[in-house]
Amino acid sequence: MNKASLLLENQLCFRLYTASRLITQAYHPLLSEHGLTYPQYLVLLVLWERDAQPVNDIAKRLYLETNTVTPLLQRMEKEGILTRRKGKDDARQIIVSLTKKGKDLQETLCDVPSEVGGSVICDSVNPETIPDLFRMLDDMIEQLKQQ
Amino acid sequence: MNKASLLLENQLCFRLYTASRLITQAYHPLLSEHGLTYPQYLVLLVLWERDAQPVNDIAKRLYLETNTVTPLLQRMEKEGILTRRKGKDDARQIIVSLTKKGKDLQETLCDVPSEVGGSVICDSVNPETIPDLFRMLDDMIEQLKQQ
DNA sequence: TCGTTTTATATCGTTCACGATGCAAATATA
DNA sequence: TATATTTGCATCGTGAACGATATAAAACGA
Repeated sequence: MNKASLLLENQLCFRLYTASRLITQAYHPLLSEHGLTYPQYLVLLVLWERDAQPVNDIAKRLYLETNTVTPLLQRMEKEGILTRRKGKDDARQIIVSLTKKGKDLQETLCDVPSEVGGSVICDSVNPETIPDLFRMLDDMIEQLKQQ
Repeated sequence: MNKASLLLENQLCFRLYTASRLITQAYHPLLSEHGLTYPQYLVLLVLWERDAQPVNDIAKRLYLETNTVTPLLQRMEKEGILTRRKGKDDARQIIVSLTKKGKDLQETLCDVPSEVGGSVICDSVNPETIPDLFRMLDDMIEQLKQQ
């Protein structure tokens, strides 16, 4: 039996899982101040780039299922950040649009990425190496998506 | 306002979050076959390395809080994978130990890492570059842990 | 056109994550 | 030694994730 492969130290997935959770925690104080969670912030990023999208487009963009996104959007609607209304051409779709409050949050949160970004800069992760890190993560995501 | 920083494409955290979820999904069929979830598998990795640890040591090793780990361990106890008994020298501690079933799972699951590992190998992520990726993630985790 | 299949979204149940809080045992301090 | 503080674990509430399933609208095929 190959026990070395079963060491926590040798697990890529555990590193990604931990890094993801710890960065999300770094976002937490900056977002909760405005009543937002990290996945809700991701939805805002998507809608700031293009407003009025069907649920499915948002879900695909975030690599999530609609059964994750739907309740998330329902909570955001209750907070008055966005609206959900039936599509005109396709009555199955729900078109998600930002309210004024949702649009205004872009201005409010525009410094969040740089604030959090600064906290991950270290010896091996810096402006010079981040493109490599991005490429590796993008390639992995692309690879895993196709399975 | 710096809108570029608010593009999904520029977010390191989103990449980590997505990569983490997609790899975890790659583990899913291999683990659920044996009634395990990914976090439960992580607990097993920790206990296979050293059996009979207090809840706190397991939590620290996984960078999780005890309020996440406790229910997880309770579920695993109900499945007969481990036992939880009070510590002798310190009655506050709960010592977690593997049952035979828990120990036997090591043999059963020893090929899981290589099976999943193969599915992330791609152009930019390969045996040559993985040490760099590990170093970057480890540095980030170390950095974020201290905040 | 009518029945079948596909698509878009929602609902439900289970398992994390995690902040907040509670409680008992151990430790520190007066 | 009596009291205060810290430590280790548990409970509770909320919000994701996600598999399984449901439902209605659209598209397709006979």
